[in-house]
Amino acid sequence: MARRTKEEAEETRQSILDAAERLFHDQGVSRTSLADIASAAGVTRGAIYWHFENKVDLFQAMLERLHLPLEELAQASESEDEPNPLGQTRELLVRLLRNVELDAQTRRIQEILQHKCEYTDDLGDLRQKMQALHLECDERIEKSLRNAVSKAQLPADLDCRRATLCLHGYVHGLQANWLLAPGGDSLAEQAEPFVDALLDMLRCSHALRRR
Amino acid sequence: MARRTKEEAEETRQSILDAAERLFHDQGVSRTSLADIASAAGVTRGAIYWHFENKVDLFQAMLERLHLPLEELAQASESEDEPNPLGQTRELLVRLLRNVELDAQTRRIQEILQHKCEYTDDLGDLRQKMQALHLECDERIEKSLRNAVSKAQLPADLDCRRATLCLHGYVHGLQANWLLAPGGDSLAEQAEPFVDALLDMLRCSHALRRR
DNA sequence: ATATACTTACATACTAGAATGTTTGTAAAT
DNA sequence: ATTTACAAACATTCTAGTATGTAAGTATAT
Repeated sequence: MARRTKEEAEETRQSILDAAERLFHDQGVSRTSLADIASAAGVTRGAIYWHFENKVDLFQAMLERLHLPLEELAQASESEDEPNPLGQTRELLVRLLRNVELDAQTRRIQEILQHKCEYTDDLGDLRQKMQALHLECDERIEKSLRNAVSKAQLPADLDCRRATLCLHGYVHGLQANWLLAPGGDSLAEQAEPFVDALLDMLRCSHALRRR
Repeated sequence: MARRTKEEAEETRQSILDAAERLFHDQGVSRTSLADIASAAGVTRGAIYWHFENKVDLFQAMLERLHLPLEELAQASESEDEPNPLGQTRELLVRLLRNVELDAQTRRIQEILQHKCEYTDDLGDLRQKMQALHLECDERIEKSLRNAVSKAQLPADLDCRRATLCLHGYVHGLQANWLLAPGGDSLAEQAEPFVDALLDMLRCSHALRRR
């Protein structure tokens, strides 16, 4: 085939990533061959090997398209200058819950990460990356909570570490459970009460206080 | 090789399942071949094909070895004759959290289910089974909560459906997060305060009340 | 402006390995 | 004698990776 312009090449690359995302979602990563992806993207495997080193590289490139537009909110809740950190946290969590259901790409990629791939060495350092992301997430939550405590929005004797694990587990679990059965109760519609219930827990439960 | 007695054959079957469980855990399901399993079990593929139809059948048989010894507790919390259903629920949840960390087989199989297999058609009806289990779990939780409400252990105007989703998500999320990074904070040690915080939420949060 | 040289963006063809499923063989238990 | 519980050998299908081909884009010199 004839050579394409740079823009056309970028379109090809994106269509490969689109096809990979769809097929990984539908068939699972390990069962999807590069030939499948090429075929679905309307190219040959040659095109894939031009744009990507191999399947792992393609997989990682696909994941990197998942941008986190919620970074501002997260930063706000951690910032000491923010007068209402807990409010920012609340807003962030609500959007996180809604996003999984409402944003198609977030939904597809989360579905792939949770049910359509294996966290083994043959997917590169995926496991380590996910763990690192998880730990980083923990740290940011804890920082936000400490910030809220210092602003007297949460009890002074809150066990922030324990509360962090609760919050993280709660949100992740709600997302994961919804992803397993997306046809069930809407997560997006109840996002606010779900988050408010959690914040009530942080404010009220003595099981999350020190001593 | 010579024919074995029935007991020896059963031992062979179990050693195949043991090897499968270990290899699935270590390498992931799709990357583990029947030859790998046979080799690790000290037999040939012939033995596997004698005891199991194929890889899917073997996988399902492996899963079925995960017995739930917590059934009594679950039933107690649902029983109208039980004077303290919420206490039973509390005990059940605490043990569920502890089990993931402390029971080696539970841990291995949960790890396989969460990070080492793909929920696609090539693993049979795994996805449907997991969904069915999930829905059944929801129903039992809701039944237990309604039971606790009727015994005045929880507020009369608790939105039991919403509370069910919270409880289920919370527990699942704590398990899932710990499984992703088993080296982190112990789940078993904090199981009680984790559960107590949840129950406080059910008792106190107005975001879980109707209207 | 155009000819030339080089690079890009793929397609095609080939190779080798791995995994599955099946068939056949076999020695001992029943 | 027959069935059982495997082992061993075979056939087939996928799949990744690589090597090579090629037409068109692009830069450069003239």
